[in-house]
Amino acid sequence: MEQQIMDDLSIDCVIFGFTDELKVLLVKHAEGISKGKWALPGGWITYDESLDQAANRILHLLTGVDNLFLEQLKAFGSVERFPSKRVVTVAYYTLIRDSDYDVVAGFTASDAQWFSINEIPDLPYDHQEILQYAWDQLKHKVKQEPIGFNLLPKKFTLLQLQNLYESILQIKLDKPNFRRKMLGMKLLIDCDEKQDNVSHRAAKLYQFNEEVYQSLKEHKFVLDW
Amino acid sequence: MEQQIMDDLSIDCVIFGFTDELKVLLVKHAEGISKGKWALPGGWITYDESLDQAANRILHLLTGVDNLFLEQLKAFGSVERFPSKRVVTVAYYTLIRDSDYDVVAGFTASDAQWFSINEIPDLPYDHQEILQYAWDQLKHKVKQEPIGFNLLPKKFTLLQLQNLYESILQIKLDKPNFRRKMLGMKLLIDCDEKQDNVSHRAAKLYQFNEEVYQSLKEHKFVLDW
DNA sequence: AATACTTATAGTCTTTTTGACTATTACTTG
DNA sequence: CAAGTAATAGTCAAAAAGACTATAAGTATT
Repeated sequence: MEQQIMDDLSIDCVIFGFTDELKVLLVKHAEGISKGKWALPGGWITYDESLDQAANRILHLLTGVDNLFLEQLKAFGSVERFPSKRVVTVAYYTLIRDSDYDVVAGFTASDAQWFSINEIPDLPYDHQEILQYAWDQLKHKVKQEPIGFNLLPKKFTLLQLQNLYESILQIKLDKPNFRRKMLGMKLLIDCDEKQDNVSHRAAKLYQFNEEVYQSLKEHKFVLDW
Repeated sequence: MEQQIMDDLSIDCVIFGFTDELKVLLVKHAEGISKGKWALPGGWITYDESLDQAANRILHLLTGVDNLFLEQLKAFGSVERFPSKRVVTVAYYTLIRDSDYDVVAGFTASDAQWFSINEIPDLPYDHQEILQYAWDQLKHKVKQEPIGFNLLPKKFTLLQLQNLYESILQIKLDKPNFRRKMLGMKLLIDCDEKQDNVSHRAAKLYQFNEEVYQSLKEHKFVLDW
């Protein structure tokens, strides 16, 4: 049972992953004009689904990754962005803890893999532009609201959190100042536990204060790095 | 000579205007399902134009307002947003000095008018949602980069600039603190002139330092109101 | 001409927030 | 037990924010 597609409107997804470094999820096309090339997971919208639904469905079909909160990035619609015909694409993006997901290529993808943000292959169409736009957006977003809830283990150290910021923003932060700032906004709860199995002084473990986290998402949270 | 349209993809424009208060430009539909209703200026994209071009063309046809820098807002694509068939719309927005433009209804619009942001009539489809989203976006943007260049007279007073912010953000600001902040970032050049024809102490006139203005657009500019 | 209004502009004071550091502490491993 | 590594505490000065008060410079009114 195939749904009817809007054949001039597509979806592309920029899925950022983080564990130790920032990555992007790409799929290898099994068919079509760009067969054999790595590209952003994308596909056609059907008439009976919203854009948000389409993004999730397509991502799931191609990569096995499901149930994400995908945020709309932008519609890309220059006339020549797609070679064979006029196609406008609506791009989505999100950031997840990649180790939480099993990636399984499917549908029109012969493979699906995470790529380090610094080792992205040549991408077809305007996917390079979309990716860059998404990364800029991610950087911006990260300064406007707290992140980390679904990106770090339940209990984590301040350095892990700092590494997260440093990976995304690609900057170096001062450790004492970072901890002062983070602790200052009451976002973290001291777990009264320490790291285990580390070959140096064990750091305290913290977890997010979910209430503060949510309220900071809506109210003031500004990092001016 | 009519171009072929993508009949499932439309554009809608949220044009904010400011002189003494914040306004929105609406058009009255002369035909179609929503005939006689006020709505956001919008229309269909043709196959030979980019989204950005389409937005400007449509706005010009309907309202006579031309040559704006329209910023893409978001694609709205829920299945039932448009009654008769599936239509995804890409919304654009901008903020202009409304007194600089002549509004002339045309094309499928029988009328075009500015409406105070606080006196918006009932809008069809999801236009109310789009407008609200655009206003939220505008508020956000205004805190991230300087505004006023094309919104105020060449020479203006600090109170005029403050009123601009207060109108958009719908908040009240402290006068001395506002002037300290603004003067502190070297954004304004003292014109060594005063207001004329006012029935109270005349305020100094300032103009923007174009270089600083541009550099603040790209670098740090944070208002935490 | 004196006074009452307005609005502009200058300045004060206290509290927070940065940024750039230094110092010390705790733990692991050779 | 010393060396290495990272965690954590703390200092200090500069900058910024917030909440005000005070004064100045005009107009409009009595």
